[in-house]
Amino acid sequence: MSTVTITDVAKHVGVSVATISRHLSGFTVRNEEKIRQAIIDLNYRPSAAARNLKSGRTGIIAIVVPDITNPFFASIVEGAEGAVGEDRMILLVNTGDSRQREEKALAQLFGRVDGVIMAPLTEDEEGPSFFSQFGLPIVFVDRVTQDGEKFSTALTDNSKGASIATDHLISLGHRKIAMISGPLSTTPGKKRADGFKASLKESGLACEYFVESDFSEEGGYAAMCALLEREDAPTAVFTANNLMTIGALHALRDRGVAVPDQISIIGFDDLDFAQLINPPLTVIARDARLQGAQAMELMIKQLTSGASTQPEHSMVDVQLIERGSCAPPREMHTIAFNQVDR
Amino acid sequence: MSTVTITDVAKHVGVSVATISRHLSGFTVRNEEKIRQAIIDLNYRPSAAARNLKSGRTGIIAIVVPDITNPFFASIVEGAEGAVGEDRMILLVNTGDSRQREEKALAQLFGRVDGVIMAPLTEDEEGPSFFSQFGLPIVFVDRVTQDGEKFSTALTDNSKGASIATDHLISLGHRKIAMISGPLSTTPGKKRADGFKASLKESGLACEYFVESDFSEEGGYAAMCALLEREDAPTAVFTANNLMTIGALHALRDRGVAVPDQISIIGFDDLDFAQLINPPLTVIARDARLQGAQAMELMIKQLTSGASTQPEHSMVDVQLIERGSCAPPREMHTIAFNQVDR
DNA sequence: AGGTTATCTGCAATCGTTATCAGTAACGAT
DNA sequence: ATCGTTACTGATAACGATTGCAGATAACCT
Repeated sequence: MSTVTITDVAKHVGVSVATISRHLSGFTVRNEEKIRQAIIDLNYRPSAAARNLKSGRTGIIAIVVPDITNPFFASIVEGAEGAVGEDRMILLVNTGDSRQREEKALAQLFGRVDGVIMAPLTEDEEGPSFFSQFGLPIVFVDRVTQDGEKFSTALTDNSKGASIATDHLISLGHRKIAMISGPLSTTPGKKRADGFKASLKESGLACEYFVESDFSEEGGYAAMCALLEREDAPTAVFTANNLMTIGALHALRDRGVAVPDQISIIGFDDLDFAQLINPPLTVIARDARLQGAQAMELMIKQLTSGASTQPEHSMVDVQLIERGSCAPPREMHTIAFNQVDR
Repeated sequence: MSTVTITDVAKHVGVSVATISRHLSGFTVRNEEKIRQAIIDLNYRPSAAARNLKSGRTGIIAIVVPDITNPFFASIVEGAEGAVGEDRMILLVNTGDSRQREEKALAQLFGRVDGVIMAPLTEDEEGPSFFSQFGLPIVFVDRVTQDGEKFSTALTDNSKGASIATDHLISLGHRKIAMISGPLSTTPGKKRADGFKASLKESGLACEYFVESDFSEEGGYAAMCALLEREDAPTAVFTANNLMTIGALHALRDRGVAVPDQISIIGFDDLDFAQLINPPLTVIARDARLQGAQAMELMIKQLTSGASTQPEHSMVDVQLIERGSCAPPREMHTIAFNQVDR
């Protein structure tokens, strides 16, 4: 059967369990070869549970994300997975955008894992003290909570990305620029909105087309519809994440609005198929895989160097990728021409 | 600190550890309220490791997939996650298409999890006995191994899906039909190729444009390029999974080949953005989330009803979704017309 | 009050492994 | 022969929780 313990191996070889244990931990012992053979013959596997109990560590790092089907989070997980190393594994928790599941998961995680890499649902989690007294090393990835400063973080330069996107639209001549924003209760939602607003302000434009949505495809669709229904519709839109970009594109397609002729669109986060759609999509891109890897590195650093170390912060850069979904606004063509001509 | 044990709680209340343990397990005990309070005051969390050791179960189910960034596997994981229930969690292992990592992961999993839901890399794993003597309940999802019959499986009707796709192209009048296939060493690779070939044969067509690729975007790209370079190029192509479809589309776009005017394309597995590309993509779709959920249900059934039960098999259905990427072949228009007219 | 259940309690063994500690054997040096 | 050193070994006590057992307490009846 499958319940062969270290004692069985010891008996089989004729030594004490201590010797087997030492062999397993890499010490040199007398009957090396016999032991090796017995382990194979009996098909012995050390009990992870017993080891955990003795050592207090599990060799497992949890990674908690709101939605694994979001390609961005999938890449984060992949990056973290790649950086986890030989002797550790990843426990994935998909909270499905549910606060309840997030809480429950966190409670269950305790004792099962050595640390938690986490993209919290919102910034206002359970009072500021919750994570501080959680008792497990935490690294925040992509998003932080209120008291996020006290923990290591692996973030993106969100406001910079949003500014680049907005400035790009402005430089094309757009004045009526919309943003389909994520929830302002989340880090990327807030920071990207900040960047957008800052860029508008710097160019002396008012923020008149700002819609707060929810980072989902449906939300992006609804927000885009709302924008199109306004009398004085915007000539350009910046969508704050990949899913909402997809939703917005669906809305534009359903309404028969031509991109970029009637409206320009730029999204935050690149899409695998951005070049396949018509026109190819202009985006703000970042290396999500790298970001996931950085989160894992921060976690491992924390685990290996004791809990006493200072929190560290990493930041992946953003980049404008121009494709074809942004163009000067229609009624601006002459103006734009004049400007160039001047 | 965070190392408060059941003993501490017992001392604090003034009862024995047994009483605390019983309270935790739901028995009625005398000092119910005091205990509850002490647990909160001391911030006591039962040690999962100790429980595992005693009970022999961990409450964790592993799910092993080749590539979590593949939206299909992400959906599988999401579906499984949704069906896992209150008292269990998911441990994700991303093998990154590496056999080595797969083996190592499997070895490490032992003792850490109660069961493994697995999409193996290929069908010829480590000799037929490996999984049989693995000692942990296994459910195969999407793919099986040689001795897969002995285990529960949650699969798709791959050959049927491939047949539907092929028949669709044939019924449109195509005669020079290509398939960009997945590795024949994998279950879906083989079954989809079988379905394709069977349909061709049934219609009296020879299988002349068959390319075995690797289920990756790059592979799909290369395969499509190879097909286009042939003197007598096909008029239609069936791509055997989502990633290769994307790759093939990229190739067609780069070469300036018009879809569906110059070539028709149909893919296996729907894509989130299938309607956004031009023309919208015709696909064979299935409910991957359901498939993941079914895998989890089979696993839970196996765990709750003892290992003695017979393996069960579930199968999710496939469905043709016609959009716009398939049309009659150019040189076939008249022939097709004649056929209809006859 | 006494007797009989019905509940609840504490003691101690147990899960499989590792760490500690006190030993034993081998060997060369004295 | 004795000693010191090195290199290994076995018995045993943890780690933190659960559970069978026997004893204690309470509850209930006559």
